[in-house]
Amino acid sequence: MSEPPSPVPGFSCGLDATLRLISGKWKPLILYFLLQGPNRYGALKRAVRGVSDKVLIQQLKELEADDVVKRTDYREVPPRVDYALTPLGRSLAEALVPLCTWGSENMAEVSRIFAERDAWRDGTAP
Amino acid sequence: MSEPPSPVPGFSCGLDATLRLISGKWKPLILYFLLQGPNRYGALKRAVRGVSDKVLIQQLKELEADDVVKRTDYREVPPRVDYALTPLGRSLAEALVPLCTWGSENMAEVSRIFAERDAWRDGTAP
DNA sequence: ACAAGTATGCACCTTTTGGTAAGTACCCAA
DNA sequence: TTGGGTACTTACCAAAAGGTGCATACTTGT
Repeated sequence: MSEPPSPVPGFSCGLDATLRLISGKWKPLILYFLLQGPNRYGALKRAVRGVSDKVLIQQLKELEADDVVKRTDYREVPPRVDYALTPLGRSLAEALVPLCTWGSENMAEVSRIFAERDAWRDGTAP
Repeated sequence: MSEPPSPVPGFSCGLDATLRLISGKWKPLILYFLLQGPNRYGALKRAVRGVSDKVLIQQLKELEADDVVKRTDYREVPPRVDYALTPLGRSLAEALVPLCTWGSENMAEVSRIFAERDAWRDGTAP
């Protein structure tokens, strides 16, 4: 017996539950961006620098399936679609704000950390 | 010209910076757990259910290299080591609290979402 | 006529990530 | 002596995640 790995196939804690919803390289960024308003596909793509179409669409679909974002297709002739947060999504995105704030406040420190990481990689790397 | 993909090779925003530090399947959980105190390796391993030794150690090393956690090796005869948050780590972990709270508050909703996901997979899956 | 922009789909491939299983060095208890 | 606990390490592998490039269908600008 000892320790049943997970008695209920649920979450080990609230954080665990949240993480499963936002796991995906760009999801937190997408949510955070949607919080400030604009929402057309093209706008998102330009905002979240570095995503490929495939992945952006894919993550949007997952967020939509998870009831976090709402997709609206205006069925117009040059395609027009927009994405907005659902109420659930909005509250989730709001919970993300402190992380963003933290990042901004500690940007210098974090930059330093990454600079060291990279310096180390350039020197010791295979 | 048009759009320089990233003028400075830094972060697109605070959130972006934060995410790079906590990306890793178990890192947020580790930080959150360390916030409540105890910290021996074995304790961490038991707290973060499901991690393998390899990955736990690996993520702890990264967190240590990133100046987020502090490792203390007591150099005793049955090995004794513990992990604690640095001041930077503590502030980061605190920024994680709202996510945990959100998860707890919306646990029911999130469970439902995952139940649907799984139901769909069982029906439509390959 | 042709390029570009709109929002996606799809096939294919590489990278990243994480997991498993085994081993190390040492001690204590049965 | 065998077994268990401590804190790791290493080699090998499978799966997931993400990226690239091409295609669609229609319009507007040059």
